[in-house]
Amino acid sequence: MAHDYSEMESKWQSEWMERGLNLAERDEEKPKFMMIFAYPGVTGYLHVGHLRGYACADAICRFKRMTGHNVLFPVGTHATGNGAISLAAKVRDGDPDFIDYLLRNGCPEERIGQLADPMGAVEFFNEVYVEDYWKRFGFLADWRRFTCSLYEDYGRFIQWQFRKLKDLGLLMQKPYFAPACPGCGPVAVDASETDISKGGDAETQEYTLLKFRSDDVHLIAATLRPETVYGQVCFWVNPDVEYRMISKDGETWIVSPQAAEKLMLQKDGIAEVGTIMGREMVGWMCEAPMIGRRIPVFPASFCDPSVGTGLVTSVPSDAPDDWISLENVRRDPEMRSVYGLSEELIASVTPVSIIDIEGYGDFPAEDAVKRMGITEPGDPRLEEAKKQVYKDGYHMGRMKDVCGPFAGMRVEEAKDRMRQAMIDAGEAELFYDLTEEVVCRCGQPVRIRRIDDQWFIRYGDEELTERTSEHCREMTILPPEYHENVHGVLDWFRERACARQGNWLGTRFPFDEKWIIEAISDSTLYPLYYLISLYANRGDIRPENMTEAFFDYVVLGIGDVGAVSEETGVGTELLGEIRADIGYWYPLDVNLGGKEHMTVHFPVFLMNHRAILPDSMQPRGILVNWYITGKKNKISKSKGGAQPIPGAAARFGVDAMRLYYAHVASMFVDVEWDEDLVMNYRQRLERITGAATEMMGSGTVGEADGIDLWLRSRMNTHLADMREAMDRFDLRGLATIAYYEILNDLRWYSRRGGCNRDVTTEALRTWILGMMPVTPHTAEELWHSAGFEGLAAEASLPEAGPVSAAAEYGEKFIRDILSDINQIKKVSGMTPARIVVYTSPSWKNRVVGIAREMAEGGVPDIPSLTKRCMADETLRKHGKAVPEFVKKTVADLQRTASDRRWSADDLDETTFLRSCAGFLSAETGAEVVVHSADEDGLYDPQGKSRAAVPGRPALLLE
RNA sequence: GCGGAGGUAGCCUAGCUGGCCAAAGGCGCGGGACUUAAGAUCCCGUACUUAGUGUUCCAUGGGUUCGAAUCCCAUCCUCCGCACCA
Repeated sequence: MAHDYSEMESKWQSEWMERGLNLAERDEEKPKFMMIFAYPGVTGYLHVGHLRGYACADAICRFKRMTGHNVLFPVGTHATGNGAISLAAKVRDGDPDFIDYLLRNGCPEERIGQLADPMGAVEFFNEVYVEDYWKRFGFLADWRRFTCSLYEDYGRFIQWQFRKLKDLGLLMQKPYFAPACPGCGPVAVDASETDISKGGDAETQEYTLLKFRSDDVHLIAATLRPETVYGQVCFWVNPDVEYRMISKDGETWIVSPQAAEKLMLQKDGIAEVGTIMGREMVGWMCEAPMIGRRIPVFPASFCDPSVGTGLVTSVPSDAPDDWISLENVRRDPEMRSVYGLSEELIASVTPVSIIDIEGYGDFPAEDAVKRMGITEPGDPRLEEAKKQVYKDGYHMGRMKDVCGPFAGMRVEEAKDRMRQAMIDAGEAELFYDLTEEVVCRCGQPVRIRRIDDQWFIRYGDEELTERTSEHCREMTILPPEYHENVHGVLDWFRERACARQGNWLGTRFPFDEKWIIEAISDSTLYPLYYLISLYANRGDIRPENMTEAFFDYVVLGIGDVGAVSEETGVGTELLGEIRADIGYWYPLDVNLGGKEHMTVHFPVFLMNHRAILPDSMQPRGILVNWYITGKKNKISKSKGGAQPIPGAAARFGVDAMRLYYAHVASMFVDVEWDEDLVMNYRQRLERITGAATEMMGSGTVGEADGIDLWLRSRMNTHLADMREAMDRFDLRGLATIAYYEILNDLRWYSRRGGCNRDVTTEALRTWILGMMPVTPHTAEELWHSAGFEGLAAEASLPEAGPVSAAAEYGEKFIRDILSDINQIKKVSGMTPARIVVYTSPSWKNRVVGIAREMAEGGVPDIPSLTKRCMADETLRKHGKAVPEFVKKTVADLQRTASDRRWSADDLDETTFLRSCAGFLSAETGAEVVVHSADEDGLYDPQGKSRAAVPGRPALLLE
C-alpha cells in the first residue's frame, strides 16, 4: 500500500512553527500582505471540498512570503446563530443519526458529552478546525490571533461597529413581520428546525387583503395577485365554515377563525364581535375594490380557512381554480335548489378578459385548463396550471384596456402600482402568512407577528452604495465577472434586518439588550479584529478594557492616547502598539471566500468598511472560489464509510490534496470530487520526487553551453511566468508550470545529454521553490535532500534572469523535426536506416528577409513582395518558384502573431542541425545527414529538397 | 420572475485583451522501451487524410474581419444565488 506521509508532514510543520514562520509581526522595512479566507461557521464537520478555498489561501500567502512580503494570514470561526444550539439539542436528545455522524467523523466518544452544551460544541469544533484541518494541511496561519464570533472580546468589537453605524445614521427601526410562537416568542424557521417541530421549508409570503363591502360589513379576501382585480366577477365562501366577524378601525371584517388570530398578531385594535356561517353569505352582493363592481357571493368548497382569510375573490379569466369552479357553479343544480341562487344571477357572471399574454387567448385560465384537460374542481393539476398562468402572465403579460389607468402596463409593474393604489384608497391592506404549517417545539402553531421596533442597517443608502461601488472599481476582484457585477449587487442591497430575538447565540445589540446581532451583520469588519485579538488572546487587554474610546483610538486614531489610556486602563505603549499594527497591516489585501458570499457577505463586508473606515483602510482585493462538489453523496461517503478530512489527508497525503485543489481546475468553476484524480496527483508528486532526487548531486562540473543555456533560459521563462500567473492569483497556472512544464523540460534536457551540475542545481532550486506554495511539505523535503541552506519555506524565489529566444527556438526546431520524422515513419510504416535533412535554400531565406525589411509593423501583400523579389537578380533565376513561395510566406506571416513573426530568423539551421546530428541519430536509430538544399551535387534522389523552407527542413527517409 | 455563470476533442478541464489553435495539461486508450513478471517509469501516438508543412473542427444558425473557439446577434440546453441563512 502507498506510503504514509503523515510523519514527513508533521516533521516540517513543526520546523516551520519552531522558526515562527507563521507568526506575523510588524516590520516597517518589508511590504506587508494580509489575507484571510471568510471564516467558516462551526456547525459540524467540514468535508474535503471545503478545503479548496482555504488551501488556496495558504498557497497564495506562501507565494507572497517567497517574493519578499511580510505576510499576515489569520484564521477564525463563526458561530453566531442557532447552529450550535441545534447541534447541542441533538446531542442532548441522543439523536442516533447525529451521534453516528459525529463518531464517523472521528469525534472521540468521551467528548460527545461536551457537545450537549452549545458553547462546548463551538469550542470542540474550533479545535477540530484548527488542529485537524488547518494545521494538518500545513497552513502557516498566525494561530495566536485565532478568534471566534462568540468570544466576549470579539463581541466588544461588534458593539463598537454598531455604535459607529448608528452615529453615521445607518441604523433604523421599522416594523417587520417575523415568525413567532405565542408562547416561546421569536423562532427561526429554517431547514435545521432548531426551534420548530414542523415546517422548516416554510417561507413568509406577502398577501394583499382586499375589502369587499356588503352593507355594513366587509368580506376580506387575501390575494397574491392584486393586479387581477379588474377581472373580479364573483366571490367565494366556504359554506361549511364558521367565519369570524371582527372589528377593525370602525369596520366589521369577516374572515376565517385562523385568519382572525393571525390578523390580531399583525394589526392593532382588532376585537372579535361575532360569527357567521359561510352559507349565510351565499347570495350576498358585495362591492369589489378598485373597480366598484357589485359581485355575487357563491359557495366553493376549495376555500381553505387556514389559507389566507378563507375567503377568495374570483378572477376566472386568469385563475384556473376560479375558471373551473365557475363552470361548476353554472352546471350544478344544487346551486339553485340548496342555495336558492337565481338562474339570472348565475348567468350574469361572465369572465372579464384583463391581461394580454402572448400565446394565450382572452382567458388564459381557460386555455391552461383545457390544455391540461382539467374538468373538475380539486384536480391536483390545478396547482401547476396556476403556476404556469401566473409565470407567463407576470413575465409577458400586459394589462388590457378595461384596466383603466393601468391599461397597457406590464403586469410586473401594474402589480405594485395597483396594490399601492388600493392601499392608498383604504381598499386594501398588507398581510403576511407562512407558506406551510409551522409548529413550534412546544407544540403551538407558529405565526407571523408584527415587530414594531426591528433594527435594520440601511444598506440602501444611496451615498454609501455609490461610494462603495466606486471603491470596488479600484479593487482587485476576481473573477472579472464579479468585478463587473458587484455594482449591481450593491445596488440591489436594501435595508437588512440586523438583529433578532429568540433562541440565538451572538453579540447583544448595544442599544437594546433584548436583541442579538445577526450572523451576517457581525461578520463585516472582522478582518481588522485579528489585529487586536492577538493582544486580547494574550491577556494584555481584557473585554472590559475594550470601550468605545479604545476602538476609536486604535482603529480610527480618535482621541488622545493619555486620555484613552486613563479611561480604558490600557497602557499608552500598548495602545500605540496596537494602533501601529493596524496602521501597518490594514487594509486587508485579499478576502477569499466561496461563491455563496457574492451576494451576501462580500457586499456587507465592503459597505461596512466603506461606511466606518477611512480611505486608507479600504479592502484591496476579493477572490471568489467555486466549489468542489460531490455527486450523490460521494463526497461524504466513500466505500462504506465517511470521508473525514483527517482520513483523506492520511490516505492521499496533504500535498497531493493541495495540488489537486490548486490544479484540478480554475478556481472559478465547480469541480466534482474524484478520488482517482487525487491519486493521480499523488503519483505525479512521487514521480517528481523521484526525478528531483535523481538530479541531486549528479552531473559534471564545467562551462555551461548549448543545451545548458537552453535550460537556463527555460527556467527563467518559467520564473517569469510563475510570477505573472500569481499576479492574478492563478494557482493553476503556477501549478502547471511547477508540476508539469518544468519536469518536461528537465526530461528533455537530460535526453539532449545535458548534465551540467551548476545548471541542474540552479534549476532544482527554482523548481523546488516553485512547488513550495502548493505542496510545501514535499518541497521542503526535497530542499533538504538537495542540501540547500535553511528552510525552503523561508527562501526567496529567484528573480527571473534573461531569456534566450534563440536557444528556446532551436530546441523547438529540433522537436518539430523529430515529430515530422515520427510522423513519416508512422504513415509510411518504414524503419529508416538513413535520414537526410535538407535545410532551406538560401534564396528562400532571402525572400523572408525582404519581407521583413518591408514589414514595418505589418505584413507586405503578395503583389508588392513578389515585385520586390523578382527585381532581385539572384532570386529571379529561380523562376516561378519565387512567386509561389512568396504566396506561402505571406500567408504564414499573416496568421502569425506580430511579436513572434521573425523569431526564427537568427538561427543558422545547417550548422545547428549538424551539431545535433548525433542526437537525432540516437533518437531515431538511423544515420542522420544534414545538407543545405543549396549544395552543389546534392544527393536528392526524390527531389525532396524542393520542399525545404526556413524553419522547416525537408526530410528523406531511406 | 430577478440576477449571474456556462456549453471546447472519449472524459475532466485550459484558452476566450482575435493571428504559429487541430486547440495546453490531466485522465482514458493504443503502440514501443525497461523488467523474470507485475507495478512504476520513460518514449511515441490518439479528428480525418497523408512520407510530413492538407481538410474539417471548439452547442446550433447567422454576422463582423485579411483572419474567430476567441467579438456581435439569434436559438437551444445546463447550472447557481435571491435576503436575514458565513
